[in-house]
Amino acid sequence: MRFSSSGPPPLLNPDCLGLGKKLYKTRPFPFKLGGAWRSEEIAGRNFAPLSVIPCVDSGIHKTEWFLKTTANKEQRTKAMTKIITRFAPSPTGHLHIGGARTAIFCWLMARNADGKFYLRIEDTDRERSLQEYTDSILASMRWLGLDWDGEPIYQHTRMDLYNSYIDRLLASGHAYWCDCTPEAVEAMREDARAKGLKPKYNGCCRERGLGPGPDRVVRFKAPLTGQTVVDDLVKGQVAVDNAEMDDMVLRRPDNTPTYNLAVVVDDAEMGITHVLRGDDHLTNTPRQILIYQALGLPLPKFGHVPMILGPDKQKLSKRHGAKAVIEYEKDGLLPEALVNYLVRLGWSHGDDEIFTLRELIDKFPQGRLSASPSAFDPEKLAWLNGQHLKVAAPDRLAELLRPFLLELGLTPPEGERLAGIIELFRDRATGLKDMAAAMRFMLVPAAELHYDEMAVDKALPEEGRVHVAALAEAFRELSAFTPENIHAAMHGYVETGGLKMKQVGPPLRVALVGALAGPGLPEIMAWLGKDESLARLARAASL
RNA sequence: GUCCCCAUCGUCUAGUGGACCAGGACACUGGCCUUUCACGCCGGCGACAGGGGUUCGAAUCCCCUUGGGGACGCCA
Repeated sequence: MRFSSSGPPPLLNPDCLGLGKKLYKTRPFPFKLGGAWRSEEIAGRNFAPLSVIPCVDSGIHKTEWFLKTTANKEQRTKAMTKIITRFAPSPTGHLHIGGARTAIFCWLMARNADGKFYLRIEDTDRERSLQEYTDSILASMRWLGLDWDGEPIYQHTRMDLYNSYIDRLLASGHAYWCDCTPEAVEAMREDARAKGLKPKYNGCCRERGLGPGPDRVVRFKAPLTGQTVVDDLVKGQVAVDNAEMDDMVLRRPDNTPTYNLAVVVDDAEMGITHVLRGDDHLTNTPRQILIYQALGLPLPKFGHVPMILGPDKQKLSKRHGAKAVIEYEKDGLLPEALVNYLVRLGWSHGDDEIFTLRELIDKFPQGRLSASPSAFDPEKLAWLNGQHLKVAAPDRLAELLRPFLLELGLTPPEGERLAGIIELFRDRATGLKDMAAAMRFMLVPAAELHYDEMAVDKALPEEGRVHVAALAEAFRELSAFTPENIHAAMHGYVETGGLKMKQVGPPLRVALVGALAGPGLPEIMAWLGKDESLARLARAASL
């Protein structure tokens, strides 16, 4: 690098360089010259300071993953430590889309790196944990295609493990017994709140040297001074004063551990390398780090992804059209569409919108995770589902559609017939449920076809009936009832009669469909077959 | 109240100090295609929250303000 001949360039103010956020890279400057500066001087001003600034990076996609995408396969495998992630739901409800998204992120991360993805059921609260919810969550995971390694781990089976760690903390002086009643602690919080301070336990039992006893809890002896820093993969460095944290309860009087303790023990025992979770856990993380340190355990990497908000930017709830995963399944969404949508909420790969599962696995590390919360948009989800519907394998689509037809009391056609009707409807549907509903008129016999009154009034006047009757004769003559022949017959009728298709099409459509919308007429008729088509035309004539 | 996080079209986002009077997608909207509804294609509308600073140059780096979200449990 060359510097200005009139002296060293003025250094940029390091405060302006934002070390926590961006990876600076030096590159040739396509600069424009202004004033008296020459290119070298300008380049010098920019290159020199930047090149001595350490490249600090917060992005999940930039540090080790950057290495991964640039190194060749062999280097990659060597350079990479095995990635082990987990999803740890609490079985107090069905799997919702927020949880599903963090699960997907964890899964993608592990599958991309050929690592492990574990499932842990956080059911230390036996009162609120229900087996049916565990079953439901696992079912939703399977439906989404998120396979996990090994058997799910249930926290309620590991009480002895947690207690052994708590005993270690007690023995090393990092924890102590406390006999304050919940009411007394609540009073302390009220007191602090009244003084404008952070509500917390006041630590009155810290130095009392109490031993075990009924109704006593074990508390963590948190440092009173200093800071704890979370080096977050998504948020960058987040520092919290230790004075902000209070002496959390680790063990309840009934000998069960609390959340923060159990999480640390399990993540350490399971060898988790990357903890990705919702950013509502961000303030829990410094507490957990303190426990890791007290226990002398190595820290995993943390990444806190922003929560999903409703379209009004308020907390997501049912009223926003956000439902449990299981409900989307019932609505006829394709799992790959839900996954695609959820991943794109907070993650991007350039301008790409549509991804297969395979593409997501391959591209996930090359994309970017957003640090800001995003709003849930049911309309875009519907669009995306339509896109995936267009490219889904026909056999699979047939399998998926069948139950939706049965639910509507319709008899699903078999084999080629089913494949044929799906071809007619897949491009115009946004979901399996509405696709099945749209097919109804195709699947009922002429006698049971429902004619929409408004459509009949509008498109089947006397003149229209004449056309329908004439066309019926023309169709009867056809030997091969193919879309091409039917199409030709229609056009032949229009041309010889000196008519417009607008005069003929709508009456014919109402006669065949009972309504004014739907797939192409020749295709509908060919699928229906000559007999059924003519039966419908005959019935329409008698309306 | 205290602490933490976040901030580009209505929404999801691209954007790594010069290629940006800001690109793509959903939605909305005009047109084409078509018997119809969709699909598809072509076009339009539409944003860097505000104010300071750093810099020759800021959507981008720093600070403040404002706004939004989260956490503060013997829930997870």
